[in-house]
Amino acid sequence: MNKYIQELNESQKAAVLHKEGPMIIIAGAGSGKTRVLTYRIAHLMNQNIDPFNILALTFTNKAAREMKERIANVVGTSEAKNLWMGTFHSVFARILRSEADHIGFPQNFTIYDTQDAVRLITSIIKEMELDKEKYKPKQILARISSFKNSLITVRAYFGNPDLIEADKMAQRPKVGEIYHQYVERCFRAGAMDFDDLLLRTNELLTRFPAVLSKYQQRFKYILVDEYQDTNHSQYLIVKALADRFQNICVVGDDSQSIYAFRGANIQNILNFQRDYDNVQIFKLEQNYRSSKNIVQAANSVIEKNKTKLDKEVWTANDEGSKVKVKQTVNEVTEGRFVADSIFDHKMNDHLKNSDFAILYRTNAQSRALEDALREKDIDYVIYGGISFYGRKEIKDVVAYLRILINPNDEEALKRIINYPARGIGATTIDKLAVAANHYKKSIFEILENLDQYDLNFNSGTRTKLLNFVTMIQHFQIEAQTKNAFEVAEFVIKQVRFIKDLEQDGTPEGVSKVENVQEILNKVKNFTEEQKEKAEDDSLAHFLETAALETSSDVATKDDKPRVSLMTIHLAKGLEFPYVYIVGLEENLFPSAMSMTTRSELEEERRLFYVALTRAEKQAYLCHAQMRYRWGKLVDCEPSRFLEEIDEKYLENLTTVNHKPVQNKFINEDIFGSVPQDRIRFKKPIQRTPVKPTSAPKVEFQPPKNLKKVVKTTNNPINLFDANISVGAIVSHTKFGKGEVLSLEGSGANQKAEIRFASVGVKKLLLQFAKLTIIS
DNA sequence: ATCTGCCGAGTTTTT
DNA sequence: CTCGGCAGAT
Repeated sequence: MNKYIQELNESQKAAVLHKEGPMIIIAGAGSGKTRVLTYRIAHLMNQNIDPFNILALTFTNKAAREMKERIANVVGTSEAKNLWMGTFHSVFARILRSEADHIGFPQNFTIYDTQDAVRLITSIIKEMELDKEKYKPKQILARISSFKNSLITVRAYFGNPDLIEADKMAQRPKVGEIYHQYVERCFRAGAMDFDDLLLRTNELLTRFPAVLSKYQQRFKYILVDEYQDTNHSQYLIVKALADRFQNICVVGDDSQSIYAFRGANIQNILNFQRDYDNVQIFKLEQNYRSSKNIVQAANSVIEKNKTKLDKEVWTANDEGSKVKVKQTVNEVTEGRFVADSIFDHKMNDHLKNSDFAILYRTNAQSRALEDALREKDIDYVIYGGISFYGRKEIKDVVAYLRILINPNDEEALKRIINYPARGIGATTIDKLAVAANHYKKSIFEILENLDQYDLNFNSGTRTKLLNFVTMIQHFQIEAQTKNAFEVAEFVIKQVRFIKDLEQDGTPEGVSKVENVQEILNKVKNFTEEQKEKAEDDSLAHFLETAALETSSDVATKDDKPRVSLMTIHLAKGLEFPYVYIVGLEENLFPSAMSMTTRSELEEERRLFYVALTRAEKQAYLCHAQMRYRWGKLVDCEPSRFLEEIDEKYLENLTTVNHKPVQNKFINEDIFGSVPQDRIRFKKPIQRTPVKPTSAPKVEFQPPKNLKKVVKTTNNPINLFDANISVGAIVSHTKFGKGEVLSLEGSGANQKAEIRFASVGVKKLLLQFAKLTIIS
């Protein structure tokens, strides 16, 4: 028996050793799923199965890389090299490249990111002269995306009266037409969006039996990680490929399905046993990651979900300390609490920054945390958020590179045809776009043969356009002899990107220059690494990698240990000794957008479960009494998830009864001094009481009189919850002076009836009204 | 054609 | 608060 097998428990071992046929591994959080997957692959290879015949689909590129490394440790680097491992999107993008001609795409097709897709939809809506209030590009794209993920093609859409009817009812009868246009335009541009990578793969495998057969033959063993987060399109691809040999191994945890919003179908994992014959089921239920308190606290929450598979996660680990709950006044104090707590743990327990993670529901929450960490000089790294490739200056550089590879790429062309400014304005571009549509060509094709079309350009415009084309063609010729890095460098120099940015001299300009230099570095590193590995180092491949880079893939420049900040979605699959989950408030987590249906709420609950189970030793759950959202101060109620945790696993750090704050993290830092700004909390400013209404019954009820202590800003005055009383004279930014006639409601719902001299009596929600008190 | 500045709108999560 | 869109001036 091989050595690595001995490291496994009985159920893990069974899952690793099982050889042929369909199998599902239900892997509870922290149950050694990755270990099983890597050892299973290594074991297959030790059984003389050619790595060339193994396909492993992971959720992130990072997961793929790490797993590959671990496998290489067992079987050797050269052996592991032939394994095909990656995300659905990157694996099938590569397959599509080599098979592109079957479905009429150029080999160097572009991958449109979400921004490109939205822009394209926007122009289509404009061209069709539709009301963009009714047809919101983002929503339309979301709808198209859901069609694609369910394999509803344009033709299928028009053959389905229910869908057409639904869009009519939603006052959007033209959705089908937009969809049609969108697909057309992508096709003409030689571009695929993220969903196309899966949809077109399905097309390829369905329409071309020989191709299907080729890949079935090749991928004799297929493994799919995070199966609970696959969508219908992915499901069908897997099913098609596995059909021949039925050696399909899926791994997942229904309790951690958190991507329904992008089409993930939890039914895929729930129904796996029905989809394949003679399915072997393996359950990994022992958690090796977390303390008893954490595991049981998490279990007590997830129990509230109705839709789930039968499994019982347990651990033999120590009891550990209880999950700590902390209430703070606002997001600033929340950040400070976290930073102070991390600081203390580091000092007392000799820990590194990398032992800590801060998890939140939305990216926007990171700012307050960053500020607090910086104040304490704690190094951190943010995952996700606005990605490097999402920045304007980077998109501009990349657009030039994209055009070289695929000149039909319309979105890239539109970005750069007049950047830097070369006198080609909106009217000119519109004319070109209209002509392109009319002749069913790409804009670049029109430009290349400008003389053949009668477009009424004056000679100045014509010259500018011809110069542009010549420039691009010149770049293309250079690209034939230069490697990716040299091309990028050449283009940036020619276009005088950096000079342009340097001229503006602002700090933003400086950072943009740095970013442009950074993209050059990236191309350089890519070229060198690929060359080392004797793999594809073309510019086209670089662009593909860039387009499919996941937000969790970002690497930091140095190897300083850093506190990790990320959304919970990105934290899936990761683990940290100390985890802070912040913003546990109603309408934030669970999100206000996901509280209408039971299934949405269950997904939020799974998300919370994921968050909690990231922690090994200690979890902190933080919530604030109020925070700025949309630039406005709003009252926050503690999240229902806090109440759902069985109390016996919790310790409340929040001081009640108005006693001075006792928690050591709050009250004293290690130097024994109490920062000034925190002393203020002990002397809350009294405010005239608003007419009490029945407060909702909540555990962790905040001590109300702490409110309104911290003024984070003094510009827009929101009177909500402030000193307003009947009879007061106020001034409104729009309506002018008025008198308060009556008040009703409280908190976020407090309304005032005000008589204005200009417009008469109005009822205003104080939360939003821009009022100042005059007397 | 381009630049500036204002207004208004919208912010969940991501390949 | 932060983008994006648009109107108006140059």
